[in-house]
Amino acid sequence: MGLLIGEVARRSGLSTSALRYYERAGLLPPPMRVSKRRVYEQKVLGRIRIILLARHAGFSVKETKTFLSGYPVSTTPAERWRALAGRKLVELDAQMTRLSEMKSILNDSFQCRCIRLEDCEQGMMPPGRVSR
Amino acid sequence: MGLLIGEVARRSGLSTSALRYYERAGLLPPPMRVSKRRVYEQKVLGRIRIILLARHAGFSVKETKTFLSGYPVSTTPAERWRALAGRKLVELDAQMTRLSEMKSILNDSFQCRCIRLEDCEQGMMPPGRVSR
DNA sequence: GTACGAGTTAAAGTGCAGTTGAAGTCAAAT
DNA sequence: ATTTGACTTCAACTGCACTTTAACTCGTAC
Repeated sequence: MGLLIGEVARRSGLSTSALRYYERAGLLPPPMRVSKRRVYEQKVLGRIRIILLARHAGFSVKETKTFLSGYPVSTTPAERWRALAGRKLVELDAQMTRLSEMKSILNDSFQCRCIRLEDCEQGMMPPGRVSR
Repeated sequence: MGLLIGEVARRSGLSTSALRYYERAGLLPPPMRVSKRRVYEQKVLGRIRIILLARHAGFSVKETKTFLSGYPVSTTPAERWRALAGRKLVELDAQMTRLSEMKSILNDSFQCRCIRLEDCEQGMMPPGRVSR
């Protein structure tokens, strides 16, 4: 019934080292051991799904841990998620804006920055000894 | 006429350590020295502008260096920029897509993931010893 | 009985983008 | 003459998210 770490890795798509790392980081509960080996219950896969959900949503490992276990017992998962998701959405929107700006910069530069880059060329390092 | 590193830092918004780091990394040409101190020409500010432009556009330090000095002498700045900008635009679009996905995950989870998070709650670490 | 495969550990390594710290130098002001 | 403040160097450190390595332990198969 229990799953060895390799099997969990295979099924979750995480590497075994990542699974041990997540355990160390407090994202995964230490599973039972059978002759020193980790033996996971099926439901760890559910937890890993949630972890990956959070990671894919842009939460850092630390934030994910906070979400999973860093709240007063009274709060529901939904509340926890809302609390973090709200803030993270703001961050994501900021990042979106930044990305748009980057794209504008790149696109604008296609059209008009070349002159200015030409300017800058004067201040460039002597050509030839490029690597160091 | 020359600017000391502190002045360049103040005017560019970079820290002195970042300026030295950029010099070490090959982004900034080693300035002249007056009694061991870096004395910059005004035009370094133009170069820093370009560097920040590139950094803000999402280029890594290494990519920025490549852009500034990693091309055959024959290529013009415009060509260099186009080559890198084209590839970077593709990357940025990919990142945009990722961000949208993250936002979807965050929003979707508001509506329907709560039940599943509740499920996952069963597999959580014992409440109380939250930090480690 | 030994070889194999899958697991175990702790510690160190990776890559990025700098920052920090200690010890020293220098010109100018007091 | 000494203090001040801004600089210098080099090496080591930070934080993130893992991965890699080396030496070890198991259960099973041959």
